[in-house]
Amino acid sequence: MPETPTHTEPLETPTPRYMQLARRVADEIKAGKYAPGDLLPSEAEMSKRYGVGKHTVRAAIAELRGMGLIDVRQGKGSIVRGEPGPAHEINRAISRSGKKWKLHEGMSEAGEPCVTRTTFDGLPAHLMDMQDQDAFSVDRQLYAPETGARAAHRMLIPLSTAALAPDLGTEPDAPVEVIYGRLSDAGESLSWTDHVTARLPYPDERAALSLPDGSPLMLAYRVTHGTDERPLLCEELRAPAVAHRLVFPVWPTRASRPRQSV
Amino acid sequence: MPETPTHTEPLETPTPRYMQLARRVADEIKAGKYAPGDLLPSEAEMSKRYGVGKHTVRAAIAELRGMGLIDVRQGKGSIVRGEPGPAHEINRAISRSGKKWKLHEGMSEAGEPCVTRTTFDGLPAHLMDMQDQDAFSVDRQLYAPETGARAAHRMLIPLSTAALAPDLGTEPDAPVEVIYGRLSDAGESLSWTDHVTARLPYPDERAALSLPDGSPLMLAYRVTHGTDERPLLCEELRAPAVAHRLVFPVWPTRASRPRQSV
DNA sequence: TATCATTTGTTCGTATGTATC
DNA sequence: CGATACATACGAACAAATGAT
Repeated sequence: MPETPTHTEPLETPTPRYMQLARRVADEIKAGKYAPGDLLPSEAEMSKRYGVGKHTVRAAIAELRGMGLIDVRQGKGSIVRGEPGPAHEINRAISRSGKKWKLHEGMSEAGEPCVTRTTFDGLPAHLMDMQDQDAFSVDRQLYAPETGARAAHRMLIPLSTAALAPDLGTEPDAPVEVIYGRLSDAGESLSWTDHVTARLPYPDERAALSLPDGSPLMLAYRVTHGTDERPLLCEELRAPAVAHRLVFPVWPTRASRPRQSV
Repeated sequence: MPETPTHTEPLETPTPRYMQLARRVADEIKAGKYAPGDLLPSEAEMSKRYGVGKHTVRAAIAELRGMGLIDVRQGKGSIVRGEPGPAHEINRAISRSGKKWKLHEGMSEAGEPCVTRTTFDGLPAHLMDMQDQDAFSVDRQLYAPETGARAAHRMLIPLSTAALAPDLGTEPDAPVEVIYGRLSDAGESLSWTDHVTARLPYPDERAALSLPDGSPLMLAYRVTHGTDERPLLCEELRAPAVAHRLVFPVWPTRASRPRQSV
């Protein structure tokens, strides 16, 4: 960048103070100055100690919270998180024994599945190339008993897929493994593709999944393909990102088989 | 704007105004009130229109940015994002043809790999059970030509693995496919497991990957297993979450084979 | 090239509400 | 109940980026 200014040194826009403070405290946490479970100094204390305003301290704290380094609770303080190790795993593997499919998510259902009718929209519509087509939507609330974490699962069954097996339309809220089984019984040779992204939650998602604010949400879209790679189903999993990991076994494909970009 | 009633609101803390505003604008965007590429009303305009302070408007805008609905640029305004469809795909598949391995990331290397010596730490150490063991670290900068997005790739080669094949230690910065090839040539039967999580970036990551702030970062840790499921390598991929997706082909395993929880 | 209005980014101050202990 | 700490909200000022004049 051949900028040649007069006499000052504007090469770098100065790092904001809240960012400097966030980096400093982040380094201290990673260096072990605070043990997991410890409380950081209060906002007022930091404001006084570093000579910055309360607002600046809050901006820095918000950064640390998003990085997953601390967990902030009103009336108590900022609690330093433990190692990223013991986090909860959400296993995305699929296995079959004989004619039965099996999942390994490691989460339980909370309450009854809720079946509604919708039309394809957004990313699922794009992945399946089914814009505005009709579908059953089966919504489930999941939770992890060990951590108390919640997640949301939605299965979208296009009406064209429901027509492949009589039970699909009459019992769309059957367990996911059963849905897979009915499709393979109908002669479909199944394969799957997962698409993973992340974003901050919408307000209703934050409430439904009781997410601490500032923490991202992981979204996994699983497309079930049948014979000829025809898309049959789309599942959507929304899970908290902080202290959680999605786990995928990756098997090499024999032939060079570039999954086409949509 | 439906003002929250004050006479009776039992057991519920009232929704903050910035949240109400964020939800409202988010609904308007999703309902199509603003076309992709349009600018939202300015902060001052919103502040006047909805009768809230500028700070409240900014908090709402920050929410929308994290949701991936808008892209905010200083001096210009808040630009409504397009559909989540044409986002960039990062394909995590591995394929083999004969004795050669192949990846499908769809990103190019920017500059030379940087080789350093480190010790295992954090999540990689936990996944491989190699706390404090020595390793080569090979760092690469990746970029996607179409979108200009950047990502970071790091391969950790434990010294114990480097000892398995003479070339590994002398040429740790060989392409990833070549590393795989040398391990399988050494008699290892390879398999992989990916662990995906997300968080907000650290300040240095934000600078290195030129991330718009408030947008999360996806982290994918790929562990290469050899014969007897012994961990051999750990790769770490850091990629922006907004407008990007990690894509995994999921193949059913024949035997019920629950990847053990660590 | 330089200036200017607009718009967002950062930082301060102050006040009040609410959760925790 | 009170003290402490975080959450929300208002106002004000200046800095920095953008786009047009």
